[in-house]
Amino acid sequence: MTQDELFKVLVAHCKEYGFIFPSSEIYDGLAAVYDYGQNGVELKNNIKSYWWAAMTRLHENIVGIDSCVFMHPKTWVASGHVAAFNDPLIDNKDSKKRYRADNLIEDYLGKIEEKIEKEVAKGRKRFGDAFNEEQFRATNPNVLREKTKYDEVHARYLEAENNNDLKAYRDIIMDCGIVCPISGTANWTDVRQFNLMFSTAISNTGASDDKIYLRPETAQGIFVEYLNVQKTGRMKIPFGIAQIGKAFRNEIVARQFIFRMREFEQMEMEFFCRPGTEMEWFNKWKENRMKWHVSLGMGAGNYRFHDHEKLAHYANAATDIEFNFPFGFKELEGIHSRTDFDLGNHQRLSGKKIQYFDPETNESYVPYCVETSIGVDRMFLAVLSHSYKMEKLEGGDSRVVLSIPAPLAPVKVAVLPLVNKDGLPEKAQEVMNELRFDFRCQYDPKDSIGKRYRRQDAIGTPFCVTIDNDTMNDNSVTVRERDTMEQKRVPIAELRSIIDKEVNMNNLLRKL
RNA sequence: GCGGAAGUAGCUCAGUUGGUAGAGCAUCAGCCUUCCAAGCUGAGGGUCGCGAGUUCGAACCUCGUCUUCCGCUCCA
Repeated sequence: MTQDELFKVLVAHCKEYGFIFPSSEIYDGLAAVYDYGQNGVELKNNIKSYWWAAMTRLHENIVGIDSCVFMHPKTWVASGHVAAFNDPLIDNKDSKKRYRADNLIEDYLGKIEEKIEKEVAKGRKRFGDAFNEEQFRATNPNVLREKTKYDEVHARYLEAENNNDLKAYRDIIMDCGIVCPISGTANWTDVRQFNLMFSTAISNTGASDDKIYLRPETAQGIFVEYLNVQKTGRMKIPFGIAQIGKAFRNEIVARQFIFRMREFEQMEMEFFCRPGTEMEWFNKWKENRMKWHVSLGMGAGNYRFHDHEKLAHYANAATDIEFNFPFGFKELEGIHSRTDFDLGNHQRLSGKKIQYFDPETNESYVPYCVETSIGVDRMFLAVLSHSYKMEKLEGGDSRVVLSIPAPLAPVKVAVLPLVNKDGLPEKAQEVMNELRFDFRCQYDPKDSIGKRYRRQDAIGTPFCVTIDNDTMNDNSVTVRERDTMEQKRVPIAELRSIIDKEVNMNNLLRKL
């Protein structure tokens, strides 16, 4: 099976076994929006618990918050999202290629500059030592012609940019005869605005200044609450604030199942430190986060770092932890050194002093920040795609098994009466009633025992406990293990500790 | 958003030149009782993605539309 086919089969499996459904499917679905089903929500919650525990319980100096999706509009001015993510886009109808309208015009202006430089170079060659560049630029008719053209277009461009005038962008492109580099034609669509942020209005007056955005990242909630947490929690630098929550991005193209959704969930931690120490923390968190991933036992070789060469507007260092998804190594988590960009901008725009007095250095400063940011849904996909296996068994049989790391599995144990008589179902219920306080259990009396094992394999249940006639006499049961399919006879009294040893998340946490 | 392909039961699919919608698995009820899927009996479930058009008649032909997959484009 190719990776591509595997991915399709995985998507089908997710639906068939209640992990992930396309949103609003009875109405034909909603593009790039997915719902988590009865098993999916358990796995997702377990992923979140493991992260939350690793961050907040294992680090005395990291606390959590839960901030809102709605935030003051100025937040997104401070963060740079308003300026950076309002792209005017235009399509060429012949080549079907899409461009940023402002980039096309800038390229065009760049070419005029090149022409001017060529003229100047010519003059330099011609006049040699006697060449006076200033005078040449001021008097050469070719240079002047190009310069006039440049100034005219540049002025129009600046005006269009200032007014965010989409029609003006297009007029410039048409007037200047700017063509598509691929098709060579000027058969352009209108310029359209693509804002990565969703917006809504918070009051019912409909006035445009009531517009608020759905947060495109949870991080800003942390920055905006920085002062409150630092003061009320008596936090001393270095310290961190963690948050899990929904974020929304109006992706132009959202594809690849839950890898890129318009509504998604992030687990972010912002670690505040003294300026100058950020690279040290950046490296520590790189190491720490990789350890967290590898602790799940999905193979260290399936992860790699990908350092960013081109840095975002806020970062002075950035790396991705990439996972080997069915469609290749792709970003799973980002670790960024965000400097004092965010807190500094919030300080500036809010007029509130966001500074930390460091008793060790007797200095006040805006803390620097190292961020770890992982997508819950991507983590979910990583776990599921790695766990999905089609196995050939002896005798030509096959099975589909999800080898989900046991602490993350949606159901920990299935309790199965071998037959539906002789008091076995009642006994099974009794066992269930004991185990259910520690583990998520499932009771299944229907169909042959083999079929029931396969059903549990398909949702990744680590243990099946079978009640048979001997159980009625000696209180022992058969425990069948998911991955090895091995069975052993154990007393009911020992069940709890046997299962707990494998599924308890604390065992993973201890390794961190 | 553009181009290509696809959409029939929960899943995988069949459905002849246009003539009242099928199978296997799954589900449910009952019987059977057996430690690695497919024993027996019965039942439920689809206005064939949606909307128009052509036709006496459309799952099938035409157009539109929605969704999904692949490629392009974008991705703090």
